[in-house]
Amino acid sequence: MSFNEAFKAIADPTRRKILSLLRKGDLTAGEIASHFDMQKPSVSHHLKILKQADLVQDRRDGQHIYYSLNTTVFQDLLSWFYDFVEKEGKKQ
Amino acid sequence: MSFNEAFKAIADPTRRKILSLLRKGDLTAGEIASHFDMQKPSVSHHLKILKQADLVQDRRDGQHIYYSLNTTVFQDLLSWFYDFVEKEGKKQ
DNA sequence: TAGATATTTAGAAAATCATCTAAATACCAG
DNA sequence: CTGGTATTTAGATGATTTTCTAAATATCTA
Repeated sequence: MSFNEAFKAIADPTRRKILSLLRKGDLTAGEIASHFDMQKPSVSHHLKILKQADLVQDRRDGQHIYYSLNTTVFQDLLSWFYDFVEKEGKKQ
Repeated sequence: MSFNEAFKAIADPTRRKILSLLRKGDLTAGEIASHFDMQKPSVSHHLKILKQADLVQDRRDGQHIYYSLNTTVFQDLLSWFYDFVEKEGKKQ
């Protein structure tokens, strides 16, 4: 069900940058927001979309909310692309 | 430059279905349109977006215009996803 | 409990996108 | 050249998306 949601989530450059940031380690919402020229509520909105697409997970630690990558959906998306590249010419 | 364009192109389910259809072989614009509950100009619009993203190529053959996959951009997209799955835990 | 910090939710405005109909372009056959 | 088929372009409309500000919620510390 979240296959389409994931593709839509990844279509936005801000969200792709968030995912790239999280590749180096978990970050709080505030730390993520500090990388963008954008108000915090806007970044929060992007995080919500990534979460709904199951591309990230969040956990609260006191006042902070930490975000981390969830790579299981990436596996599915990777497979989708792999089929185009791999099965080239095989017509099946 | 067309990296972002490609992600946006792929975000739409109609366009992903077009790409899947083309995996089995080249098709004319009309053949592609026949798979959708949508007017031909709408499908033509989707084809234009896929073409601008370099995900498909077109060639005219008489009255028909044939569309075919261009897998080189898929390679780039595949790599992007691969980095998330592969380098998991390596933090670099 | 009161004040400070971190984050999200709500609601509005502007931009972008998907779709439609009507018209234009390109090519073929007679 | 004329009529027919294939496809795209133009322009409009409604839906979705991104961003903003203001307000709400959650947690910490004194």
